[in-house]
Amino acid sequence: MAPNNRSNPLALAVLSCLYERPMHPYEVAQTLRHRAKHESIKLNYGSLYNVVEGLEKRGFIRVTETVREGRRPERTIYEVTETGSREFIDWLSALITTPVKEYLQFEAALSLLPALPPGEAAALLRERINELEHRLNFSKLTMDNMRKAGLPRLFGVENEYVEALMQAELDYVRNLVKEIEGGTLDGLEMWQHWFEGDTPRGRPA
Amino acid sequence: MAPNNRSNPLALAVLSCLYERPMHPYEVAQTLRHRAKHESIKLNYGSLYNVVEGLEKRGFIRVTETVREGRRPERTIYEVTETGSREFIDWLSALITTPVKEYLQFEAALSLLPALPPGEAAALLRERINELEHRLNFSKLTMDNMRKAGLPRLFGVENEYVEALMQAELDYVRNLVKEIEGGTLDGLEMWQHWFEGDTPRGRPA
DNA sequence: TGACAAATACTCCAGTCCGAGTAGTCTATC
DNA sequence: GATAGACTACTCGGACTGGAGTATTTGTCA
Repeated sequence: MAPNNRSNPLALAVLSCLYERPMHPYEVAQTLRHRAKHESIKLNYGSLYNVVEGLEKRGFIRVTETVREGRRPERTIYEVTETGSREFIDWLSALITTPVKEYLQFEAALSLLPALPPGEAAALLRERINELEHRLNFSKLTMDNMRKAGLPRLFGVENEYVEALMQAELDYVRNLVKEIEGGTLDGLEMWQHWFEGDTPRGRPA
Repeated sequence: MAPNNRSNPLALAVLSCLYERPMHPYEVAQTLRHRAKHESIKLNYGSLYNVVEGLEKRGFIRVTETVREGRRPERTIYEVTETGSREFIDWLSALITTPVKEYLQFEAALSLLPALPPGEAAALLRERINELEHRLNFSKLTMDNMRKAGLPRLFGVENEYVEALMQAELDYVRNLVKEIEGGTLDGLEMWQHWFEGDTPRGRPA
Protein backbone atom coordinates (compact mmCIF):
# COMPACT_ATOMS: atom_id res chain seq x y z
CA MET A 1 0.00 0.00 0.00
CA ALA A 2 2.98 2.30 0.30
CA PRO A 3 6.25 2.59 -1.57
CA ASN A 4 9.15 1.07 0.34
CA ASN A 5 12.03 2.12 -1.81
CA ARG A 6 13.29 5.00 -3.87
CA SER A 7 11.23 4.16 -6.92
CA ASN A 8 8.86 7.12 -6.97
CA PRO A 9 10.49 10.56 -7.19
CA LEU A 10 7.29 12.11 -5.88
CA ALA A 11 8.41 10.92 -2.45
CA LEU A 12 11.61 12.90 -2.93
CA ALA A 13 9.61 15.98 -3.82
CA VAL A 14 7.45 15.54 -0.72
CA LEU A 15 10.58 15.32 1.42
CA SER A 16 11.94 18.44 -0.24
CA CYS A 17 8.82 20.41 0.75
CA LEU A 18 8.71 19.15 4.33
CA TYR A 19 12.43 19.84 4.53
CA GLU A 20 11.52 23.51 4.30
CA ARG A 21 8.61 23.46 6.77
CA PRO A 22 5.77 21.22 7.99
CA MET A 23 2.78 20.96 5.67
CA HIS A 24 -0.27 18.85 4.98
CA PRO A 25 -0.22 16.72 1.83
CA TYR A 26 -2.54 18.92 -0.17
CA GLU A 27 -0.36 21.93 0.58
CA VAL A 28 2.63 19.93 -0.65
CA ALA A 29 0.79 19.42 -3.91
CA GLN A 30 -0.03 23.14 -4.17
CA THR A 31 3.56 24.09 -3.48
CA LEU A 32 4.87 21.71 -6.12
CA ARG A 33 2.36 23.04 -8.61
CA HIS A 34 3.17 26.67 -7.91
CA ARG A 35 6.84 25.97 -8.45
CA ALA A 36 6.02 24.04 -11.63
CA LYS A 37 7.73 20.95 -10.23
CA HIS A 38 4.85 18.82 -11.46
CA GLU A 39 6.29 19.21 -14.92
CA SER A 40 9.41 17.36 -13.84
CA ILE A 41 7.87 15.01 -11.28
CA LYS A 42 4.63 13.15 -11.92
CA LEU A 43 2.07 14.26 -9.37
CA ASN A 44 -1.36 12.86 -8.77
CA TYR A 45 -3.36 12.56 -5.62
CA GLY A 46 -3.55 8.82 -5.37
CA SER A 47 0.21 8.54 -5.47
CA LEU A 48 0.69 11.53 -3.20
CA TYR A 49 -1.22 10.11 -0.25
CA ASN A 50 0.29 6.71 -0.91
CA VAL A 51 3.78 8.11 -0.87
CA VAL A 52 3.14 10.11 2.30
CA GLU A 53 1.91 6.95 4.01
CA GLY A 54 5.05 5.14 2.91
CA LEU A 55 7.36 7.88 4.14
CA GLU A 56 5.63 7.86 7.52
CA LYS A 57 5.83 4.08 7.77
CA ARG A 58 9.56 4.24 7.17
CA GLY A 59 10.04 6.94 9.79
CA PHE A 60 11.09 9.69 7.36
CA ILE A 61 8.18 11.95 8.29
CA ARG A 62 5.81 12.14 11.26
CA VAL A 63 2.46 13.76 12.04
CA THR A 64 2.65 17.00 14.02
CA GLU A 65 -1.05 17.73 14.28
CA THR A 66 -4.38 17.23 12.61
CA VAL A 67 -6.58 20.27 12.40
CA ARG A 68 -10.16 20.67 11.28
CA GLU A 69 -11.67 23.94 10.19
CA GLY A 70 -15.42 23.98 10.16
CA ARG A 71 -16.73 20.85 8.54
CA ARG A 72 -13.97 20.60 5.97
CA PRO A 73 -12.01 17.37 5.78
CA GLU A 74 -9.24 17.09 8.34
CA ARG A 75 -5.80 18.30 7.43
CA THR A 76 -2.98 16.12 8.67
CA ILE A 77 0.22 18.10 8.99
CA TYR A 78 3.55 16.30 8.65
CA GLU A 79 7.12 17.22 9.44
CA VAL A 80 10.35 15.60 8.30
CA THR A 81 12.38 13.60 10.85
CA GLU A 82 16.13 13.54 11.30
CA THR A 83 16.48 10.31 9.31
CA GLY A 84 14.09 11.75 6.76
CA SER A 85 16.35 14.73 6.19
CA ARG A 86 19.28 12.42 5.68
CA GLU A 87 17.28 10.23 3.32
CA PHE A 88 16.35 13.31 1.30
CA ILE A 89 19.96 14.44 0.90
CA ASP A 90 21.24 10.91 0.23
CA TRP A 91 18.58 10.13 -2.33
CA LEU A 92 18.97 13.43 -4.14
CA SER A 93 22.73 13.02 -4.20
CA ALA A 94 22.42 9.51 -5.58
CA LEU A 95 20.12 10.71 -8.36
CA ILE A 96 22.69 13.31 -9.34
CA THR A 97 25.79 11.17 -9.28
CA THR A 98 24.40 8.00 -10.84
CA PRO A 99 22.51 7.93 -14.14
CA VAL A 100 19.63 5.44 -14.20
CA LYS A 101 18.48 3.61 -17.30
CA GLU A 102 15.17 5.04 -18.48
CA TYR A 103 12.95 3.12 -20.90
CA LEU A 104 11.87 5.79 -23.37
CA GLN A 105 8.87 5.28 -25.59
CA PHE A 106 10.65 6.58 -28.64
CA GLU A 107 13.55 4.24 -27.94
CA ALA A 108 11.07 1.35 -28.01
CA ALA A 109 9.57 2.66 -31.23
CA LEU A 110 12.95 2.99 -32.92
CA SER A 111 13.85 -0.56 -31.97
CA LEU A 112 10.75 -1.73 -33.87
CA LEU A 113 11.15 0.67 -36.77
CA PRO A 114 12.09 -2.05 -39.31
CA ALA A 115 8.51 -3.35 -39.06
CA LEU A 116 7.42 -0.39 -41.20
CA PRO A 117 8.40 0.14 -44.83
CA PRO A 118 11.32 2.58 -45.08
CA GLY A 119 9.41 5.26 -46.97
CA GLU A 120 6.61 5.30 -44.44
CA ALA A 121 9.06 5.34 -41.55
CA ALA A 122 10.74 8.40 -43.02
CA ALA A 123 7.39 10.15 -43.45
CA LEU A 124 6.43 9.48 -39.84
CA LEU A 125 9.81 10.66 -38.61
CA ARG A 126 9.30 13.89 -40.53
CA GLU A 127 6.10 14.45 -38.61
CA ARG A 128 8.00 14.01 -35.38
CA ILE A 129 10.54 16.56 -36.49
CA ASN A 130 7.72 19.05 -36.93
CA GLU A 131 6.28 18.31 -33.53
CA LEU A 132 9.69 18.57 -31.88
CA GLU A 133 10.38 21.91 -33.51
CA HIS A 134 7.10 23.30 -32.23
CA ARG A 135 7.63 22.03 -28.73
CA LEU A 136 11.18 23.30 -28.57
CA ASN A 137 10.08 26.74 -29.66
CA PHE A 138 7.27 26.74 -27.16
CA SER A 139 9.59 25.68 -24.38
CA LYS A 140 12.07 28.40 -25.24
CA LEU A 141 9.34 31.03 -25.24
CA THR A 142 8.14 29.84 -21.86
CA MET A 143 11.65 30.05 -20.47
CA ASP A 144 12.05 33.57 -21.84
CA ASN A 145 8.89 34.63 -20.10
CA MET A 146 10.02 33.15 -16.83
CA ARG A 147 13.27 35.01 -17.14
CA LYS A 148 11.44 38.25 -17.87
CA ALA A 149 9.28 37.63 -14.81
CA GLY A 150 12.47 37.72 -12.75
CA LEU A 151 12.98 34.01 -12.07
CA PRO A 152 16.72 33.28 -12.09
CA ARG A 153 18.07 30.58 -14.38
CA LEU A 154 18.96 28.45 -11.37
CA PHE A 155 15.29 27.50 -11.07
CA GLY A 156 15.06 26.48 -14.67
CA VAL A 157 17.95 24.05 -14.96
CA GLU A 158 15.61 21.08 -15.30
CA ASN A 159 13.96 22.76 -18.28
CA GLU A 160 17.28 23.64 -19.85
CA TYR A 161 18.22 19.99 -19.51
CA VAL A 162 15.03 18.77 -21.15
CA GLU A 163 15.54 21.29 -23.94
CA ALA A 164 19.05 20.00 -24.50
CA LEU A 165 17.68 16.46 -24.83
CA MET A 166 14.96 17.60 -27.23
CA GLN A 167 17.52 19.38 -29.37
CA ALA A 168 19.68 16.25 -29.47
CA GLU A 169 16.68 14.15 -30.43
CA LEU A 170 15.76 16.61 -33.14
CA ASP A 171 19.28 16.50 -34.55
CA TYR A 172 19.35 12.72 -34.44
CA VAL A 173 15.98 12.27 -36.14
CA ARG A 174 16.78 14.84 -38.81
CA ASN A 175 19.93 12.96 -39.65
CA LEU A 176 18.17 9.60 -39.60
CA VAL A 177 15.58 10.80 -42.11
CA LYS A 178 18.35 12.10 -44.31
CA GLU A 179 20.09 8.73 -44.22
CA ILE A 180 16.92 6.80 -45.01
CA GLU A 181 15.94 9.08 -47.86
CA GLY A 182 19.46 9.50 -49.13
CA GLY A 183 20.07 5.75 -49.07
CA THR A 184 23.17 5.94 -46.88
CA LEU A 185 21.83 3.97 -43.91
CA ASP A 186 23.58 0.64 -43.57
CA GLY A 187 20.97 -2.11 -43.93
CA LEU A 188 18.57 -0.03 -45.98
CA GLU A 189 18.58 -2.30 -49.02
CA MET A 190 17.65 -5.35 -46.99
CA TRP A 191 14.93 -3.31 -45.36
CA GLN A 192 13.55 -2.22 -48.71
CA HIS A 193 13.55 -5.75 -50.07
CA TRP A 194 11.29 -7.03 -47.28
CA PHE A 195 8.54 -4.75 -48.47
CA GLU A 196 8.79 -5.46 -52.16
CA GLY A 197 6.38 -7.93 -53.73
CA ASP A 198 3.67 -7.87 -51.08
CA THR A 199 5.75 -9.50 -48.39
CA PRO A 200 5.27 -7.15 -45.50
CA ARG A 201 5.34 -10.01 -42.98
CA GLY A 202 7.61 -12.81 -41.90
CA ARG A 203 10.92 -11.05 -42.15
CA PRO A 204 13.73 -12.21 -39.85
CA ALA A 205 15.79 -9.93 -37.66
CA MET B 1 -5.67 -7.60 -14.30
CA ALA B 2 -4.79 -6.79 -17.88
CA PRO B 3 -3.64 -3.64 -19.61
CA ASN B 4 -6.42 -1.98 -21.55
CA ASN B 5 -4.58 0.83 -23.25
CA ARG B 6 -1.29 1.67 -24.87
CA SER B 7 0.54 2.32 -21.63
CA ASN B 8 2.97 -0.60 -21.66
CA PRO B 9 5.31 -0.79 -24.68
CA LEU B 10 5.90 -4.45 -23.91
CA ALA B 11 2.51 -5.10 -25.48
CA LEU B 12 3.77 -3.43 -28.64
CA ALA B 13 6.83 -5.67 -28.63
CA VAL B 14 4.64 -8.75 -28.20
CA LEU B 15 2.56 -7.67 -31.17
CA SER B 16 5.71 -7.13 -33.20
CA CYS B 17 6.80 -10.72 -32.58
CA LEU B 18 3.43 -12.27 -33.31
CA TYR B 19 3.24 -10.08 -36.40
CA GLU B 20 6.10 -12.17 -37.76
CA ARG B 21 4.73 -15.57 -36.77
CA PRO B 22 2.71 -17.30 -34.03
CA MET B 23 4.60 -18.00 -30.81
CA HIS B 24 4.04 -18.83 -27.18
CA PRO B 25 4.76 -16.08 -24.64
CA TYR B 26 8.01 -17.53 -23.41
CA GLU B 27 9.29 -17.71 -26.97
CA VAL B 28 8.35 -14.08 -27.40
CA ALA B 29 10.54 -13.30 -24.41
CA GLN B 30 13.42 -15.32 -25.87
CA THR B 31 13.10 -13.60 -29.20
CA LEU B 32 13.13 -10.17 -27.62
CA ARG B 33 16.15 -11.08 -25.55
CA HIS B 34 18.08 -12.48 -28.49
CA ARG B 35 17.45 -9.30 -30.42
CA ALA B 36 18.47 -7.24 -27.39
CA LYS B 37 15.10 -5.51 -27.41
CA HIS B 38 14.88 -5.91 -23.66
CA GLU B 39 17.39 -3.10 -23.39
CA SER B 40 14.91 -0.72 -24.97
CA ILE B 41 11.68 -2.25 -23.64
CA LYS B 42 11.26 -3.36 -20.05
CA LEU B 43 10.60 -7.09 -20.02
CA ASN B 44 9.65 -9.24 -17.06
CA TYR B 45 7.49 -12.30 -16.86
CA GLY B 46 4.75 -10.93 -14.67
CA SER B 47 4.11 -8.11 -17.09
CA LEU B 48 4.52 -10.36 -20.12
CA TYR B 49 1.72 -12.77 -19.26
CA ASN B 50 -0.40 -9.89 -18.07
CA VAL B 51 0.08 -8.05 -21.31
CA VAL B 52 -0.67 -11.16 -23.37
CA GLU B 53 -3.89 -11.63 -21.44
CA GLY B 54 -4.83 -8.02 -22.10
CA LEU B 55 -4.10 -8.29 -25.82
CA GLU B 56 -6.25 -11.39 -26.04
CA LYS B 57 -9.09 -9.77 -24.14
CA ARG B 58 -9.08 -6.87 -26.56
CA GLY B 59 -9.08 -9.20 -29.57
CA PHE B 60 -5.63 -8.26 -30.84
CA ILE B 61 -4.30 -11.79 -30.50
CA ARG B 62 -5.89 -15.24 -30.24
CA VAL B 63 -4.86 -18.73 -29.19
CA THR B 64 -4.02 -21.10 -32.05
CA GLU B 65 -3.16 -24.16 -30.02
CA THR B 66 -1.84 -25.35 -26.71
CA VAL B 67 0.76 -28.08 -26.86
CA ARG B 68 2.38 -30.14 -24.16
CA GLU B 69 5.68 -31.93 -24.58
CA GLY B 70 6.30 -34.55 -21.96
CA ARG B 71 5.36 -33.26 -18.56
CA ARG B 72 6.62 -29.75 -19.18
CA PRO B 73 4.22 -26.88 -18.60
CA GLU B 74 1.82 -26.32 -21.44
CA ARG B 75 2.76 -23.88 -24.12
CA THR B 76 -0.03 -21.66 -25.31
CA ILE B 77 0.62 -20.44 -28.82
CA TYR B 78 -0.85 -17.13 -29.94
CA GLU B 79 -1.27 -15.45 -33.29
CA VAL B 80 -2.06 -11.86 -34.13
CA THR B 81 -5.53 -11.01 -35.48
CA GLU B 82 -6.41 -8.59 -38.24
CA THR B 83 -7.32 -5.82 -35.79
CA GLY B 84 -4.19 -6.69 -33.86
CA SER B 85 -2.04 -6.06 -36.89
CA ARG B 86 -3.70 -2.72 -37.40
CA GLU B 87 -3.27 -1.84 -33.74
CA PHE B 88 0.42 -2.68 -34.00
CA ILE B 89 1.00 -0.41 -36.97
CA ASP B 90 -1.16 2.39 -35.59
CA TRP B 91 0.47 2.30 -32.19
CA LEU B 92 3.99 2.17 -33.57
CA SER B 93 3.22 5.02 -35.96
CA ALA B 94 1.79 7.11 -33.13
CA LEU B 95 4.91 6.57 -31.04
CA ILE B 96 7.05 7.76 -33.90
CA THR B 97 5.08 10.84 -34.89
CA THR B 98 4.18 12.14 -31.43
CA PRO B 99 6.72 12.71 -28.67
CA VAL B 100 5.43 11.83 -25.21
CA LYS B 101 6.52 13.60 -22.06
CA GLU B 102 8.79 11.33 -20.05
CA TYR B 103 9.49 12.00 -16.39
CA LEU B 104 13.23 11.49 -16.08
CA GLN B 105 14.86 10.89 -12.73
CA PHE B 106 17.66 13.33 -13.44
CA GLU B 107 15.14 15.96 -14.45
CA ALA B 108 13.51 15.53 -11.03
CA ALA B 109 16.89 15.76 -9.34
CA LEU B 110 17.83 18.94 -11.19
CA SER B 111 14.56 20.56 -10.22
CA LEU B 112 15.50 20.00 -6.55
CA LEU B 113 19.16 20.90 -6.98
CA PRO B 114 18.93 24.19 -5.01
CA ALA B 115 18.34 22.11 -1.86
CA LEU B 116 22.05 21.28 -1.86
CA PRO B 117 24.84 23.81 -1.32
CA PRO B 118 26.32 24.91 -4.65
CA GLY B 119 29.77 23.50 -4.01
CA GLU B 120 28.42 20.10 -3.14
CA ALA B 121 26.07 20.14 -6.12
CA ALA B 122 29.01 20.80 -8.41
CA ALA B 123 31.01 17.96 -6.88
CA LEU B 124 28.13 15.52 -7.35
CA LEU B 125 27.63 16.66 -10.93
CA ARG B 126 31.30 16.00 -11.57
CA GLU B 127 30.79 12.42 -10.46
CA ARG B 128 27.95 12.10 -12.91
CA ILE B 129 30.16 13.39 -15.69
CA ASN B 130 32.60 10.61 -14.95
CA GLU B 131 29.89 7.97 -14.96
CA LEU B 132 28.42 9.29 -18.19
CA GLU B 133 31.81 9.24 -19.90
CA HIS B 134 32.33 5.62 -18.93
CA ARG B 135 28.91 4.54 -20.07
CA LEU B 136 29.18 6.38 -23.35
CA ASN B 137 32.50 4.74 -24.07
CA PHE B 138 31.14 1.34 -23.17
CA SER B 139 28.11 1.85 -25.39
CA LYS B 140 30.28 2.87 -28.30
CA LEU B 141 32.50 -0.18 -27.90
CA THR B 142 29.44 -2.44 -27.80
CA MET B 143 28.13 -0.86 -30.98
CA ASP B 144 31.48 -1.33 -32.68
CA ASN B 145 31.44 -5.01 -31.79
CA MET B 146 27.94 -5.43 -33.15
CA ARG B 147 29.02 -3.77 -36.37
CA LYS B 148 32.01 -6.07 -36.61
CA ALA B 149 29.73 -9.06 -36.05
CA GLY B 150 27.88 -8.04 -39.22
CA LEU B 151 24.76 -6.47 -37.77
CA PRO B 152 23.74 -3.52 -39.95
CA ARG B 153 23.28 -0.10 -38.35
CA LEU B 154 19.54 -0.26 -39.06
CA PHE B 155 19.18 -2.58 -36.07
CA GLY B 156 21.05 -0.27 -33.80
CA VAL B 157 19.17 2.98 -34.34
CA GLU B 158 17.66 2.84 -30.85
CA ASN B 159 21.16 2.67 -29.38
CA GLU B 160 22.41 5.48 -31.55
CA TYR B 161 19.51 7.53 -30.27
CA VAL B 162 20.27 6.78 -26.64
CA GLU B 163 23.90 7.64 -27.24
CA ALA B 164 22.92 10.96 -28.74
CA LEU B 165 20.87 11.73 -25.63
CA MET B 166 23.73 10.71 -23.34
CA GLN B 167 26.12 12.94 -25.24
CA ALA B 168 23.71 15.86 -24.93
CA GLU B 169 23.35 15.24 -21.22
CA LEU B 170 27.10 15.09 -20.82
CA ASP B 171 27.52 18.39 -22.64
CA TYR B 172 24.81 20.01 -20.59
CA VAL B 173 26.15 18.83 -17.23
CA ARG B 174 29.71 19.81 -18.11
CA ASN B 175 28.55 23.30 -18.91
CA LEU B 176 26.41 23.50 -15.78
CA VAL B 177 29.37 22.62 -13.57
CA LYS B 178 31.45 25.23 -15.32
CA GLU B 179 28.79 27.85 -14.68
CA ILE B 180 28.45 26.95 -11.01
CA GLU B 181 32.17 26.90 -10.40
CA GLY B 182 32.85 29.90 -12.59
CA GLY B 183 30.10 31.91 -10.93
CA THR B 184 28.26 32.73 -14.14
CA LEU B 185 24.99 30.96 -13.34
CA ASP B 186 22.18 33.43 -12.82
CA GLY B 187 20.88 33.03 -9.24
CA LEU B 188 24.11 31.62 -7.90
CA GLU B 189 24.68 34.36 -5.32
CA MET B 190 21.27 33.88 -3.80
CA TRP B 191 21.91 30.17 -3.75
CA GLN B 192 25.21 30.63 -1.95
CA HIS B 193 23.69 32.95 0.63
CA TRP B 194 21.16 30.36 1.74
CA PHE B 195 23.96 28.14 2.89
CA GLU B 196 26.02 30.73 4.68
CA GLY B 197 25.71 31.10 8.45
CA ASP B 198 24.19 27.71 9.28
CA THR B 199 20.90 28.29 7.52
CA PRO B 200 20.60 25.21 5.34
CA ARG B 201 16.81 25.08 5.77
CA GLY B 202 13.81 27.25 5.30
CA ARG B 203 14.70 28.93 2.06
CA PRO B 204 11.87 30.09 -0.19
CA ALA B 205 11.55 29.25 -3.85
C1' DT C 1 26.79 -41.76 -13.31
C1' DG C 2 25.42 -38.70 -10.29
C1' DA C 3 25.10 -34.18 -9.12
C1' DC C 4 24.36 -29.49 -9.98
C1' DA C 5 23.74 -25.47 -12.82
C1' DA C 6 21.03 -23.55 -16.48
C1' DA C 7 17.10 -23.31 -19.27
C1' DT C 8 11.98 -23.96 -19.96
C1' DA C 9 7.41 -22.19 -19.33
C1' DC C 10 4.98 -20.28 -16.66
C1' DT C 11 2.11 -18.68 -11.85
C1' DC C 12 1.24 -15.86 -7.99
C1' DC C 13 0.49 -11.95 -5.44
C1' DA C 14 2.06 -8.12 -2.67
C1' DG C 15 3.05 -3.84 -3.63
C1' DT C 16 2.33 0.33 -6.41
C1' DC C 17 0.05 3.66 -9.33
C1' DC C 18 -3.67 6.26 -11.05
C1' DG C 19 -7.63 9.05 -11.93
C1' DA C 20 -12.41 9.48 -11.16
C1' DG C 21 -15.25 10.56 -7.46
C1' DT C 22 -16.88 13.04 -3.12
C1' DA C 23 -18.20 16.31 -0.01
C1' DG C 24 -17.76 20.50 1.73
C1' DT C 25 -16.56 25.83 1.14
C1' DC C 26 -15.84 30.16 -0.98
C1' DT C 27 -16.64 33.80 -4.67
C1' DA C 28 -18.94 35.99 -8.17
C1' DT C 29 -22.78 37.17 -10.89
C1' DC C 30 -27.32 37.96 -12.27
C1' DG D 1 -30.81 34.40 -2.90
C1' DA D 2 -29.95 30.94 -6.20
C1' DT D 3 -26.94 28.85 -9.29
C1' DA D 4 -22.57 28.10 -11.17
C1' DG D 5 -17.91 27.39 -10.98
C1' DA D 6 -13.51 26.97 -8.78
C1' DC D 7 -10.98 25.45 -4.85
C1' DT D 8 -9.97 22.40 -0.72
C1' DA D 9 -8.68 18.02 1.01
C1' DC D 10 -8.84 13.80 0.49
C1' DT D 11 -10.75 8.43 -0.56
C1' DC D 12 -11.37 4.40 -3.14
C1' DG D 13 -11.13 0.58 -6.17
C1' DG D 14 -9.33 -1.33 -9.82
C1' DA D 15 -5.53 -1.64 -13.00
C1' DC D 16 -0.69 -2.54 -13.44
C1' DT D 17 4.15 -3.99 -12.27
C1' DG D 18 7.77 -6.72 -10.79
C1' DG D 19 10.16 -10.29 -8.90
C1' DA D 20 10.27 -14.42 -6.31
C1' DG D 21 8.64 -19.07 -6.63
C1' DT D 22 7.50 -23.81 -8.99
C1' DA D 23 8.23 -27.90 -11.37
C1' DT D 24 10.28 -30.15 -15.09
C1' DT D 25 14.03 -31.08 -18.43
C1' DT D 26 18.50 -30.54 -20.50
C1' DG D 27 23.44 -29.86 -20.48
C1' DT D 28 27.95 -30.70 -18.44
C1' DC D 29 31.76 -31.79 -15.89
C1' DA D 30 34.18 -34.48 -12.82
